[in-house]
Amino acid sequence: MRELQVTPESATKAHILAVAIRLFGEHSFDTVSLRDITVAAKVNLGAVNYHYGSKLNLIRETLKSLASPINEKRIASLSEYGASLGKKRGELETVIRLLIEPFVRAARDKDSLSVYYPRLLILARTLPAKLIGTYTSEQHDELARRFVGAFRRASPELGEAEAFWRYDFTIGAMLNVVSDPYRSYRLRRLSGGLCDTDDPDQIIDELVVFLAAGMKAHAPVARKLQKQNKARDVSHRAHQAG
Amino acid sequence: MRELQVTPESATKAHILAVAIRLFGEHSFDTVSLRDITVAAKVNLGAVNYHYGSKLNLIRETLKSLASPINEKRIASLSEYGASLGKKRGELETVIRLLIEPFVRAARDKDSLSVYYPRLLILARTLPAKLIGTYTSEQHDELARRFVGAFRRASPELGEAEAFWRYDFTIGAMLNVVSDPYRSYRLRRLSGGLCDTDDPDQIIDELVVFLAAGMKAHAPVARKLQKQNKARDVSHRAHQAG
DNA sequence: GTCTATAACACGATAGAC
DNA sequence: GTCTATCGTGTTATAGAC
Repeated sequence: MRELQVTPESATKAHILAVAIRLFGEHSFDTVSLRDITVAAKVNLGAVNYHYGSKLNLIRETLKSLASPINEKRIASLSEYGASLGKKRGELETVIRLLIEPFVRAARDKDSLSVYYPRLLILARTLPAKLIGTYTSEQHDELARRFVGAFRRASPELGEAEAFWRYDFTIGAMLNVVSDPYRSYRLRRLSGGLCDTDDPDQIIDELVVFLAAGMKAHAPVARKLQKQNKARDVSHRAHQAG
Repeated sequence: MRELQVTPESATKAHILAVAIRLFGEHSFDTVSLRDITVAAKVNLGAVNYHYGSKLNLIRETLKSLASPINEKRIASLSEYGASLGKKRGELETVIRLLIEPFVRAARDKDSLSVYYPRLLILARTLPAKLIGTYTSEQHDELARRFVGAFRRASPELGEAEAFWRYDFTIGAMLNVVSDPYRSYRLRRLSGGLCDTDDPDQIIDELVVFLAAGMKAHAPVARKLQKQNKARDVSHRAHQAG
């Protein structure tokens, strides 16, 4: 495994982080103790508190170190794409690809610790926000706003509410397909090998086609309007009958 | 809150299960101790081990009690729909609705403990399969096979691999939109209130339109074929050049 | 069936020698 | 910076009185 890029600091510090990512990713935050980490990393128990202060802070650092490069790439490539467009609308498929590609490739890069990111992200989202801090959610809010804007630019008939709903669906579909519990190969097993969930190209192609079609769908008839109409029909009929 | 339906057995046993679901759902399996549960349920500590044997078994029972009614409803309504069709293909939108509606309604029924199901399901999927048992995954495999079949019946141009991919995307989108960390209202906040994530009707309508469009999309050009063609083009050009 | 007491153990964090 | 020893707390599970 490639080690993470680190400032000079300490080799021990970086090593602890790498082992923590692996163990947290293979199990979960609560089931992995600092003892498990220090034993696996072959450092002493005190080191983790010396370098990271607390277990909670170590958890935060693992998330940050995995999320940042992916999200920075997404934002940078979207900015670049937006600037290159000039007055053109842009292509929906391209925008979707800029959102999902860095994530899916990171999740399937077997030589990198980033394979553990989807699982850790899901785990982190199950923890109370007060514990895990606001860093991740703030970064994702920013991401959502930018990409929702780009979706609507590429697809002007897309309403604002629809764009938000569908951004959420997009994240869910992407997260679900790459977050197979470690080596369970849920989808691959289920499909009799038809779906190769190890191949990022295949995942990305399947996602882009599916999501772009969903994004382009006509908005559902507003439910409130339906209810109002139904109510009016009823009172109308009642009025006629009376 | 409505209590769960239980066989005579014991009121204490059912009460423990209800409190366990609520606490596990609001926090997580690891952070909630048996003490927390027995204190909140106002029963003594021994009772939980007496009735459920172990914490792990209690966790399994919470999942079973939430998953079963939803999945049984899905299977029953799909069978019924299939039988009613005779030789007709069926409508894709209807099949999607039969899959997502029981889940989304359960997840948004504020008078029922089933509101905690999405969160518990996500938590359960992060646990090693050996721990949590095969019950949930077997039930979901069965569900997947049936609905993938129904998707393809309603949409004969849908390939088998595509149907499996898109079933997985469907589950992900559905799970993500209803699994807002407890009361964080991620999507609602982000959209400035445009998306009402409390309203099951709105969620279902948005999902059905999005997912049906995705399901109907043309399959992506097979990646392997692309690679082969690219390779052939290169060798072709090389041959011509040579 | 219910409750109390406790066994047996793991945890995070820290103090202090080196 | 590194390591060891240990403190204080919380855990599951169980044994046994009622």
